[in-house]
Amino acid sequence: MSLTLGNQKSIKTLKTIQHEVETINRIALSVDCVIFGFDENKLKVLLIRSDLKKFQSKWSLLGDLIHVNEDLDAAAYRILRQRTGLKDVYLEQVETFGNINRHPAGRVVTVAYCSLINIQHHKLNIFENELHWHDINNVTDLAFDHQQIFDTCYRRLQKRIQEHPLGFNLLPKKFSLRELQNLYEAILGTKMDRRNFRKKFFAMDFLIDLDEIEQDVPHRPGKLYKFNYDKYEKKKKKWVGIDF
Amino acid sequence: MSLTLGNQKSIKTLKTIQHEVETINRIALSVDCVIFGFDENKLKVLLIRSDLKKFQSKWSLLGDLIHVNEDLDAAAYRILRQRTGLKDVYLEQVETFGNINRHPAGRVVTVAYCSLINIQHHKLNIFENELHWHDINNVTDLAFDHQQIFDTCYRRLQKRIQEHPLGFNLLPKKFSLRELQNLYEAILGTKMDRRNFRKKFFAMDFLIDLDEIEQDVPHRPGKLYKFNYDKYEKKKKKWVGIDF
DNA sequence: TTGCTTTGCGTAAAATTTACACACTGCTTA
DNA sequence: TAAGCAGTGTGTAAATTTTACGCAAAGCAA
Repeated sequence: MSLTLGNQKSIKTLKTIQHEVETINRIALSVDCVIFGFDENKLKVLLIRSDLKKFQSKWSLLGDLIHVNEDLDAAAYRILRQRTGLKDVYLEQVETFGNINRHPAGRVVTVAYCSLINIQHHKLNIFENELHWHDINNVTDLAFDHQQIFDTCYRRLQKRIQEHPLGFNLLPKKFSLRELQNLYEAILGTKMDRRNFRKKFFAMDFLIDLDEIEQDVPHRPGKLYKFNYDKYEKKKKKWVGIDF
Repeated sequence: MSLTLGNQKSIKTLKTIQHEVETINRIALSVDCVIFGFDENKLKVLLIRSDLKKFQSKWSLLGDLIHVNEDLDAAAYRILRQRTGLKDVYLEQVETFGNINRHPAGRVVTVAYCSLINIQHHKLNIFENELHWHDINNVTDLAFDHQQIFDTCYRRLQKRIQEHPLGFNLLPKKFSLRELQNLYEAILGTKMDRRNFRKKFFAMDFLIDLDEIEQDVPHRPGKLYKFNYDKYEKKKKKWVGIDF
């Protein structure tokens, strides 16, 4: 097998590339945010009613075009800020979707970002903006290819939350172990043994006992904890172990 | 905290979007491939001498601009084919890099893809194309932001190979357990116990004993195996387990 | 034939995960 | 005010998985 095929011609001068970059090969680029929240023991995702006639009755992710002179991550933060007013939140790039006909307005390649926010921190005027927190188990038939994007981000979240302390971004700063377990059960769609869950987290030793207890619960209140990010950063395990 | 900020104005009509897509917000998009190979018990990456004066003495990843009417994945396969002549190889999108000044020719956002190929399958005329297989531990100071892209892809490979049977793409179809272990040790940069490694893989039960033995080795030859992809697809585990 | 290297197959101890029990606290209400 | 209820807090024993090694046998080289 030979490598020469097509190789020489694919080496270009700076001038050629500049020409291509400036004229013929330009594509619109967007960011779409999958914004997860947690409320009433349910994992939610923030959707907006599509403003395009073609998808009139459908919900879609929050997105916008990237500006030409804007860093990719900066665009994601801008869009999240514009849509929710939030800064300083967890935001992570997930995947880029670039099928030719994915957008009715023409060729638009979109970079999906995933965000986890504490739903208590923004009781926002949802309805007048046609925004809605959807139960994760009830998200179907989104506009564009947003269903595929959402599914990808949700699977990624399920995976990442088991290996990294992302979940705490969805909880209040002070939380009970029960709330933490409800969060994991909601995201992973499973039930776990309460005693083993507790044992697991205590063994990791990243929870700080605040010596406070829950208020206004109709039963024995549980202790409140916060996550020790500093300790986590120092001690986090290096992943070694073959398993599939 | 309010959501109204900037929200209304960010809702656009199809016409507005079409205008933006067609004119003002267009950006050049490229694909860069991090092509891994395995040879002489070393993990290698395929690099090309940069053709741009600015990076004259530096090595860079293999990449090219995406065409306007070309699916993203299709572009990645095209570029891989143009550079190596290979089709039907493992290819996976890793991450998109979009800092404003990452490319000297102007604004170019690049989507990084990772490829694993069997280095035996293409003894290609490397030198005349200024291509070179670099030892993974000797990759520094690449052109553009390619060092960052490479590092990201390498870390991703290290993670993925532990959870999915990707490694077999780097080996011959028939391989010995020793070769398999050498591969894992090279990628993960660790030493493993030979007996436990063997036990681990036999327990997974995805290896097919070919009843053949190695040839031309200067010691007792080992048995040869191939990977049972069908069985893997049926039995692969669903990942549940909190650990960080 | 001997020595060398590497394969192939064990087993015992250590660590982790799983399954499950029971007392206690605080609220509710009869 | 006492009994019932719901959920918290703490174990412990069994099962499973991981780790750390030992040793015989195969094939090559001298």
